[in-house]
Amino acid sequence: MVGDIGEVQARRIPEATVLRLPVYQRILAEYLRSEQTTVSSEQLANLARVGAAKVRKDLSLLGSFGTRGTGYDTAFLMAQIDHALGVDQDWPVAIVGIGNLGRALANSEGFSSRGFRVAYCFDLRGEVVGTKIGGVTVRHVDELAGLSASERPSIGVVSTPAVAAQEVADAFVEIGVRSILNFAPRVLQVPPEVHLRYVDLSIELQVMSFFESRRREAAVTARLPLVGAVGVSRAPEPA
Amino acid sequence: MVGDIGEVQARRIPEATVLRLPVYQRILAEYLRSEQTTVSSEQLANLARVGAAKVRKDLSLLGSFGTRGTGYDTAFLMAQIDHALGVDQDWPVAIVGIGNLGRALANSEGFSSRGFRVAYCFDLRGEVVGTKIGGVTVRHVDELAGLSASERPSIGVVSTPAVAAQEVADAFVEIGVRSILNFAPRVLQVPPEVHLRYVDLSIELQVMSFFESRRREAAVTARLPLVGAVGVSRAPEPA
DNA sequence: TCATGTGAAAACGTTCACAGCA
DNA sequence: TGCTGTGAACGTTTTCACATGA
Repeated sequence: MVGDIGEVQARRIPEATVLRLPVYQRILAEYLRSEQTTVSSEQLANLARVGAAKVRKDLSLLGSFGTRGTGYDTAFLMAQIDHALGVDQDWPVAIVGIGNLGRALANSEGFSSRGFRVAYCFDLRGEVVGTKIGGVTVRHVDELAGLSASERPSIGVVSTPAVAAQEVADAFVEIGVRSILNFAPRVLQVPPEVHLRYVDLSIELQVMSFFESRRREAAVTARLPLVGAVGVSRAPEPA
Repeated sequence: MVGDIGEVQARRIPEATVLRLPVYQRILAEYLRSEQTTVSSEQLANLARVGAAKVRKDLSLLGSFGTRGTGYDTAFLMAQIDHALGVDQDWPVAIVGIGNLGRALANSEGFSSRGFRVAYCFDLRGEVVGTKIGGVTVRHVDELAGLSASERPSIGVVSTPAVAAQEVADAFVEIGVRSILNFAPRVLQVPPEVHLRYVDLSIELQVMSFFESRRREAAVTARLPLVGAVGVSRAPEPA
């Protein structure tokens, strides 16, 4: 009954799934490169480090693209995910802050492959403004505020030092950018309708740290019973 | 029958909470800088863009550190979160791949502030090996495999081009690193006990893209009833 | 009085187990 | 036969609402 034609599916995709889709995408790209035309939920699951059922649930939310007994068509599935993510549309990106990080981002393979386009690069240092980076000329950051609605980038990337980040975010908001990716280690204040994501080493390291120390503790408590001292009687963790 | 005798803490911290803690941490740092000694769950909630109840739940999992009617002591709460995350321990980090990205990571403010330490930098290009970066001399990547157990970094960072990423991950695993942060746009295969996180622009942009296109669709469907005809009739965007 | 801390309820996401189909 | 697609069970996370205590 779902099976209508032009009708758009409109099944709601949970955020948790959205966060996994790019990973599947990347795996599919790998399979495509090795000319494997078909892929199973279990293969995807192994590489994505999740359960096979989860993969099937995720993909079934986009539609029924698999073939029972066979798996999914690699290229077709990729196209479907691209579509679900909206990656088949044009998303001009502006990068503010062309230091090491900004340069890495602008040259990144994240752009070359898909529908993303480095539309603008901004900085404020005289020795950087005017230089070219991957075909785009770096402009002075003051010009950001002068962009008209038709020139407005869809996504704004902040890769400045922390002290400048809020100012840049304000400028993005001012010209109507509603998706901001912040690589600077600073909390930003933007209106509620603006989509904001933090990406940085400091956050990631802290998360890693938590799991590492949990592991340390586990190792300690798992060792205790072997000692036979004070108390406890914990079964040895079965690897 | 988890029984438990162990006494102290042992309240389980859900992963969802762990992912938010570094954000609270960052907000607290900001308040500390402005010498605000006390902070409420609502203040934290506003800046972290989550509900106040969620903040209180999260923090109450670490213990009862607040003062009713007043809020939390900024510095004390920071210390508690640091402890819960394990950030008050020593976590030597190795960075492999000293291009623009690696350089940005090594110099990043993520290290300066907390217990993380750039213990090693590796690359394979002659013009990079031997140079110093933030006090650490870049070594040839071949030396990575020669690190002894006592020299082993806790966290391995992969910031090479995609083609080299798997090889580097293998080397990390080989010497016993069990937490890998991958900034290269490539899916890595590592044993299940290794903690692996992907951080990269390509993934983030795809996620952003999804939310932007969802917004586009919402805008269209929300406008349709108002339009009543084929054409448009766009309300002036209220800045 | 004001903001925390927390049970209990609701929402959400994951896993299971198997029916359905190539 | 083999693998997808999916209801139903389960587990986790969020939200609510208010008792608690400074």
